[in-house]
Amino acid sequence: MKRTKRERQTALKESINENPFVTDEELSAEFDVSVQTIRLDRMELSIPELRERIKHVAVRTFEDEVKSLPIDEVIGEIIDIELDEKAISIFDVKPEHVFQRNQIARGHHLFAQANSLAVAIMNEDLALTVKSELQFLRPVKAGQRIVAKATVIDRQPEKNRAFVKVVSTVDQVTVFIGTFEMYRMTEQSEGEAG
Amino acid sequence: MKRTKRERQTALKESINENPFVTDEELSAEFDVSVQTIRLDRMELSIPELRERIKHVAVRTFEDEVKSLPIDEVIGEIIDIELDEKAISIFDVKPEHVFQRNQIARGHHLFAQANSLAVAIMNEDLALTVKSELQFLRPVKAGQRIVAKATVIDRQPEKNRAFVKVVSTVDQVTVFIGTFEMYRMTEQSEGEAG
DNA sequence: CCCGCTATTAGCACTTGGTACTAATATCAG
DNA sequence: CTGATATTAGTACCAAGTGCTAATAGCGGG
Repeated sequence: MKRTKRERQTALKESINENPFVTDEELSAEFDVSVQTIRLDRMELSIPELRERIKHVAVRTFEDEVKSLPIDEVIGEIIDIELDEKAISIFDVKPEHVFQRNQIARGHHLFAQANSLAVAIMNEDLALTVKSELQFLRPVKAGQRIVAKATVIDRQPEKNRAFVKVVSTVDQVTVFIGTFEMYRMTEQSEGEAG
Repeated sequence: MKRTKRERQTALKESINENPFVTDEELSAEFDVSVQTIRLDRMELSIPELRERIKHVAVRTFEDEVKSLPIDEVIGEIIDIELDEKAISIFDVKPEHVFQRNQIARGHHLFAQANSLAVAIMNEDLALTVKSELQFLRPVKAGQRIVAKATVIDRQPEKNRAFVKVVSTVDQVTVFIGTFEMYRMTEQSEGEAG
């Protein structure tokens, strides 16, 4: 026997959250109350009906699928670029980018933003990373916005190489520094993997 | 006027595939036939009804989400691990991991595999990357399997530091080498971001 | 021109998982 | 005991179907 209405509604919310595919009837059995009570509860909590819940999940997926491909091409959003000179991108850290335990952004996302900016700054169709040195200076948490600034610091055209330095900040505080040795592909595919 | 039944059914299949959220009524308008005809078509093509279609999309997401969290937690699949000593993971490069133009894997995926392996090898709940040096030696293409081997090469317990070297190979050929300076978090959250 | 065949359309009963609403009953507090 | 709140019951109705039967349309052959 569940006690109060409040308790039941809290549990109900959780239960539906955990499994949006549950019907009112199943819930009524779970909480040992009538279907009508479940419905009243859902109304008070403004939880939509089963089919609407499923639809929302489905729509979300569907949109995610459509969106995720282009987003993957450049990690973060480039807001300014001067080819072969400098470039800036921003990246908003969301819950899916952090470790569950401590909410700290996983390193590869910082790297990904910096590396794709380094690729983008190269005034060439195909640029690959050859070497890289990274410093993770401060943890970044979900909700923060990372601003990455890339600068070409050296050019070696005869060797098809360029050196790019990327400094990432959150609220003007430097959180990451990376240097990238980039290779300009001409017609071959030798050199590296990134 | 659409011509044959065959043509209509082909178009129908495509239309539903593109937008699973369409009702029979909307389809009947689109193809200028009766709702019943649409239903007969769906039966012949064994296309389930709207609500079932939506459910499938939703279930897929849901399962993906449940799966993707652990998957995201470690990039690649760990196949062997001796904490504080060495670890091995594999990562299958899929089309979504490569540049469209040249099919070469983007650097941050190689980094992500190596970095998460370095995090995993640390015999501690919370480990963060402080510094890193990377060499991308050869391009990796879609369809290839990257085997990453991580080894702890130095320990500095007094400074909460450990140094991990990761060598990634494809068919026994080294494609990537990375060294990671790792920080063991005790109770603070200072140090870095990955 | 009618026969046979497929394709299409129509109509009805029924299903799920609800909403919206009304009304009765239970429970508990003052 | 009275009132307020909570719960249950019951009805009509809806969307988007399934399942089934039956009527009709169109066309090709003989």
